Amino acid sequence: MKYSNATNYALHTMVHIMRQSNGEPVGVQELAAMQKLSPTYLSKILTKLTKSGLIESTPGVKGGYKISRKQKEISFLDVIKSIEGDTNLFECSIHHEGCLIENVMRQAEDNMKQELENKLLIDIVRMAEEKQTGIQSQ
Amino acid sequence: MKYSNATNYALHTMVHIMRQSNGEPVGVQELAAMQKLSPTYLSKILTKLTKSGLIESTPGVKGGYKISRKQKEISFLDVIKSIEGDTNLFECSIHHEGCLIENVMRQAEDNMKQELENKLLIDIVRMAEEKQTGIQSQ
DNA sequence: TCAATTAAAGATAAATAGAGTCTTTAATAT
DNA sequence: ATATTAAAGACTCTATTTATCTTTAATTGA
Ligand code: SF4
Ligand code: SF4
Repeated sequence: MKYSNATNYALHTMVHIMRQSNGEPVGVQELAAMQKLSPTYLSKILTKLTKSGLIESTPGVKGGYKISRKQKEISFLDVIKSIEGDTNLFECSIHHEGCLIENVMRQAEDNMKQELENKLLIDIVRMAEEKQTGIQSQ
Repeated sequence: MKYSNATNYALHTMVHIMRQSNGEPVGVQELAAMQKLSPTYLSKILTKLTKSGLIESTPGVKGGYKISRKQKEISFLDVIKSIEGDTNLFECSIHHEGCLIENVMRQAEDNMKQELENKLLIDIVRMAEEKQTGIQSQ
């Protein structure tokens, strides 16, 4: 059981788009080159992010992707759900009345998800920028 | 990303062995029949649990599996690690200095694992037995 | 209008992991 | 010795993940 690579790519892509803070959209070529991925593959990931409303795409010349308006609220969980889907890690097909095992597994998973929901992309973008500024100012 | 079915089987198997509280070992046939699995398949799961020290096996006539001596300390996490392995859900091959993304993912995962470590199998076995007693006493 | 650019969608293929079976080997009790 | 039981290995089947290639649709700007 692992997060897919796509989730990793999606998180890095989101951060990169957010740091590209001049309103210009970023093209898939640039985003793919940065992560050494094929543009067509990353394109599928970007399409998922677009459908989830986390980024907005414009086709055509000067088109590309930019972060959605709700930029300041996007959490890690939002990105993960967009790529991995919104299902539970532990699913039992039976669902007995008052099941104790599933309860425990769900509670634990919720703890992880809550942390992922509380962590916003914008926070780590800011931290990364501060760090960079710190280095530059020396 | 999902827990494997094997993890579900392992949890149920552990609970069943623990409830079989007369010191007799339980055979794989019984455990497999209960969950409608093939004995050879469940056998692989049981071997993993044995290698992790959660249960003890004895071959031969009247052999089978019984819970390990540290019965009262076995957590959900112990069982899950035995089946899924002890790796992280999110792994980045690069490991940049002061990586922010991996930090967040790890912290969230640790929250899940902590909950799974705090929940002991013996607790839910007791709860299940209390519930059954309640029903029988009516 | 037309050509260049860019995202979206679909078909397909390769690689990996998960689920499961079958057969052989080793250990144990009677 | 023989029956019984776990362990191990080879193997198959299926689903998912990763990835590529091709076609279609939308947009800009000359
Ligand atoms: S007890 Fe819970 S997890 Fe187990 S089979 Fe019933 S519903 Fe599923
Ligand atoms: S920033 Fe962290 S997660 Fe991203 S590539 Fe570097 S080490 Fe990996």
